[in-house]
Amino acid sequence: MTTVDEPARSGGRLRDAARTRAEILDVATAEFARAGYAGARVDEIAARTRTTKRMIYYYFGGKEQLFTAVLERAYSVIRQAEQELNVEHLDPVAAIRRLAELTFDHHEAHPDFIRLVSIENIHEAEHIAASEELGRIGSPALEVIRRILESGRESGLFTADVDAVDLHAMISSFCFFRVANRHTFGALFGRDLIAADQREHYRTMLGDMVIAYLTADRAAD
Amino acid sequence: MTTVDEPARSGGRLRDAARTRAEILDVATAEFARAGYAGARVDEIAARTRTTKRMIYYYFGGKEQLFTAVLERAYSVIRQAEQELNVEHLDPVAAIRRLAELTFDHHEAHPDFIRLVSIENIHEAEHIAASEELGRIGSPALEVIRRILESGRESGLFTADVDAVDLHAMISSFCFFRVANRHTFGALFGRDLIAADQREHYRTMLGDMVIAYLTADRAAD
DNA sequence: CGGCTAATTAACCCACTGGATAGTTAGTAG
DNA sequence: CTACTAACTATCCAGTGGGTTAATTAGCCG
Repeated sequence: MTTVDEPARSGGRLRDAARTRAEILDVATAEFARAGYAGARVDEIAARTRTTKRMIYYYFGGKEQLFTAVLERAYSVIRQAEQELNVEHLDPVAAIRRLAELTFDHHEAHPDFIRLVSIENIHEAEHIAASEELGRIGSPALEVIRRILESGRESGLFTADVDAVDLHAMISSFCFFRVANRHTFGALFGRDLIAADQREHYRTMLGDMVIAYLTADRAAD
Repeated sequence: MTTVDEPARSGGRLRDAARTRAEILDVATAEFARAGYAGARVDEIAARTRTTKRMIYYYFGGKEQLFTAVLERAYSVIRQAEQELNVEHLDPVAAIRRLAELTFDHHEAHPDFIRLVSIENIHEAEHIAASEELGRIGSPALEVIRRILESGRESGLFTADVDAVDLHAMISSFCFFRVANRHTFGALFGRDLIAADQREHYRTMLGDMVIAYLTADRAAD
């Protein structure tokens, strides 16, 4: 994330387009994640920035495009993390576990991202659909999963012929739910899925689940 | 759901508090699910009703309380479905699968409910927290899961000592994600998780996953 | 059938909000 | 040093949206 954290206006240029843009994005990310698309206030975003509201329209055009830009940046972060994934040297079981844990960690570390995705789903992914950038990314993780599944199947470790996208969905569901629904789940079942002392428990549970699924012998499939 | 579907004003009373209330709730459910809390318009809800906006304030007090009422009713529906669950006669493996499928079916059949839960999580479950009704419900499914796990463990079918709430979270994640994130997932990975011809595939996948997890032999746990 | 109240309607209010207009200045190219 | 443009500020505005005030009527009870 190109988070802006320089001491305000000391040293750098006073008029720095890139920094102003980045600062708006930072604040907008937080504001949209906090209140949803309609609930977010452009005035509020401007107020929390060193700039004025006019600059938001100057750089992004409007609220809608600003949200799209926020989404684009948020997705680029996870793409980056996935690209740094290196599991080629591991055996398939360990590799899948590693990949699942990366997703687990990233989701936990970026609750704002999760909220943005939830919000975007409420709006039926219309901003993603409108963004060319987001349209053609896919996920680097998918290729990795595909390769691991391949080698796992060849070596006979993985019994089932599982699709990479499906497995990605399975892993994501667990990680996403834990972060996205922690509030209602906590309120209804009295359990904090994000509690620090439960972290390892759920991280292990995810890996166990995925590995069990991949290595189980299913009668008919 | 106490959905109002009588032909408008023919036959019944003109002034029917219960029906007016129910009608407002029906429309409000759709409107909140469509646009999120902040995005939903009280005027719009009123317009789609046979009543006026004033009635919403008359019966519910305000937008916030209306949303809470919508949530309360939505949750009561799933509670009901869970209560009708009868798996006592099945063996643990079949029973768990049955329960998972019930969750799967219910989530798929009630996308508006899923959206409301997503929305409520954006708002950190503040409405659930404020509602006494929702505070003390829990989930009938939990007791069922607890019993199945117990008997599965006793009979030696289930290897691991799995917690009921955790298992509920696992099942819910998959079902919830599939419905809630179908738009972003579809836009990014080009796969419609809700496509009718994939339904059985994912329903089976869920059961396989849960059973595999419960019956896998894990080295250390 | 008279009267009382719950249910309902119509019209209004004003703070807020996304967006626009117009004018100002820092930085830089020549 | 000048002039030009990108970056920026100050202020306003029209429509919206949650909420309200006040007047009206259906339906029931005695």
